[in-house]
Amino acid sequence: MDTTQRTDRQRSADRRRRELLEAADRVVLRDGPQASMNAIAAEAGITKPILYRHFGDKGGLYAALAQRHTDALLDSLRAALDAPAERRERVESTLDTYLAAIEARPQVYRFLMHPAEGGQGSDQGFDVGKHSAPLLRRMGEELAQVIEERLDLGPGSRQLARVWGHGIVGMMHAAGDWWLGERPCSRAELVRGLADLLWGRLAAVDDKTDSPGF
Amino acid sequence: MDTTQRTDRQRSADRRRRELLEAADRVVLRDGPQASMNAIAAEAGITKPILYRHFGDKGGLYAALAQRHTDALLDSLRAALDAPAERRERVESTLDTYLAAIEARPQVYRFLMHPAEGGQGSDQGFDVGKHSAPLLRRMGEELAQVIEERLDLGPGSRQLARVWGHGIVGMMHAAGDWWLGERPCSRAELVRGLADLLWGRLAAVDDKTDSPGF
DNA sequence: CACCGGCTGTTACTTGCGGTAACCGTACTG
DNA sequence: CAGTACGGTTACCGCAAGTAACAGCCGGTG
Repeated sequence: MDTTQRTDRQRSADRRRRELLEAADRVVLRDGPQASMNAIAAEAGITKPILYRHFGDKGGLYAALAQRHTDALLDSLRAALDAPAERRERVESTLDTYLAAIEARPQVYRFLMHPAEGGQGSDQGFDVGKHSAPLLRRMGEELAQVIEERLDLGPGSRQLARVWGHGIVGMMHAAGDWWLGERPCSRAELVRGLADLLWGRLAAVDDKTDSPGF
Repeated sequence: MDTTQRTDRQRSADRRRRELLEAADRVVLRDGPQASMNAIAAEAGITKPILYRHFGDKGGLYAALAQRHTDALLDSLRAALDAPAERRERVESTLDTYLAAIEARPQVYRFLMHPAEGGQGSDQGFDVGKHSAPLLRRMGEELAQVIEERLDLGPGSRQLARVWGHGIVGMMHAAGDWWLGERPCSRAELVRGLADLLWGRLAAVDDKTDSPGF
C-alpha cells in the first residue's frame, strides 16, 4: 500500500503549505496586496515554481491566504453575534469586533477587500456582479443566516434576511473603511452611530427647518 | 500675444482629450477594467505615448474616466434626493436610481468600484484606509451633507451625518452588488427591504422562538 | 527663401511581473 | 548498482506599463 507513503507526503506537503502561507502572510503584511510572487518566494527561502506547484497561480495563493484570515475573523464575529445579551448589545459588540479587527491589522484588511488582481493571465473573464471581496459575501451570508434563524420576519423571510445581511455588512464595511482612513471619531462613537442608524433613528428624527414629515 | 494661440491649442487639446476618453470608455465597456493601454490607444486610432502625454499614467486616465461617470451618477442621485416628496419616498427613489444605474451598465459599475489597479509602477505607497472606490467616498460625503442639512441630529450632528452617509451608501453598494450577482429578487423588492431596514424594522421585529427582548 | 522652436505623432526600447519548461541532485527501492 | 520519483533550480516566454528618441508639420523671423 502506498497509503502510509501518501499520508507522509501529504503531511509534509501540508506543513510546507502552511510555511509558505505564513511567509506570504508576512510579505503581504509588509508590501500590501501587490506583493510579487518573487518576493513571497524569496521570503519563504525558495523560488517561484514551488509556489506555483502548491497553489496553482497567484489567485490560488491569495484565495488560500484570504481564507485563513476570513475564517478567523468570521469566528470572532460569530462569537460576538452569539453572545447571550440583548439584541442591541450584540449588534454593537459585533460592529466593534469587526472594527477592532480592521483597526488592528489594516494591511490584512486591505488585502482581504481585494479581489481585483485582474491579471491578463487566463481567468480574466469573471462575470460582473459578484465583484466584491469574498469576505464581504461570506459575512453577508453568515449574517443573513443568523437573522433568519433568530428573527420573525414573516413571509419572504429568507430573502429579506439576505438583503439585510448584505446591507448591514456593507454598511459596516463602508463606514469602517471611511473611518479607518480619516479617523474622525473614536471607535465607540462610530459603533454608536451605526447602531442608532440600524435602530431607526433615521426615520424617527425631525426635519430641521421645514415642516416635519414633508 | 500667445494668449489666443494657447487658447486654440487648449481647445483642440480638450477636444482630443474628450475623444480619447470616449474611446477609452468604449474599450473599458467592452473589455472590463483590465483593458490595456495599447487596446485603448488602438481604439482611439493612435498610439500609447499620446495617451501618456494626456493623462500621465494609467491611473490618470482611469481617474478622468471615473470622474465622468461618477459625476453623471451623482447628478441623478442628487435629483432623486432633492425631489419634493416625503422622506421615505425620497430614500426609496434614491436607492432605486442607484440600483437602476448599476443594473443598466454593470461594466461601468464594475469599473468604478475598482481602485485596485495596484501596479508596481510608482504610486504604490498610498495609505491604508481610503482603499475604497472614489465613487463610494463621494457618494458618502454627498449623502452626509444632505443629511446634515436637512435633519436635526442634535449635538455632534456633523459627525453623525457622515457616519450615516457612508454607512447608508455602503449598505446600498453591498446589497446592490450582491443583488446584481445573484438576482434573487426584483429591484423593487430590494428597495423595499433596504428601506425597511433603514426604517428601523430590525429593532422593531420580534425574536422567533426565544423570549422577546432577550 | 532658409531656418528654427514647438507641437503631434511614431517606432522601438526597458523593466518587471505572472507563469512555465526543462534541467539537476538526492534519497529511497528493487 | 540502476532506476525513478520528488524537491528544487535556472532560464525562459508573453505581456503590459511606461519612456526615450526620432520624424513630419506649421507659424514666426533673419
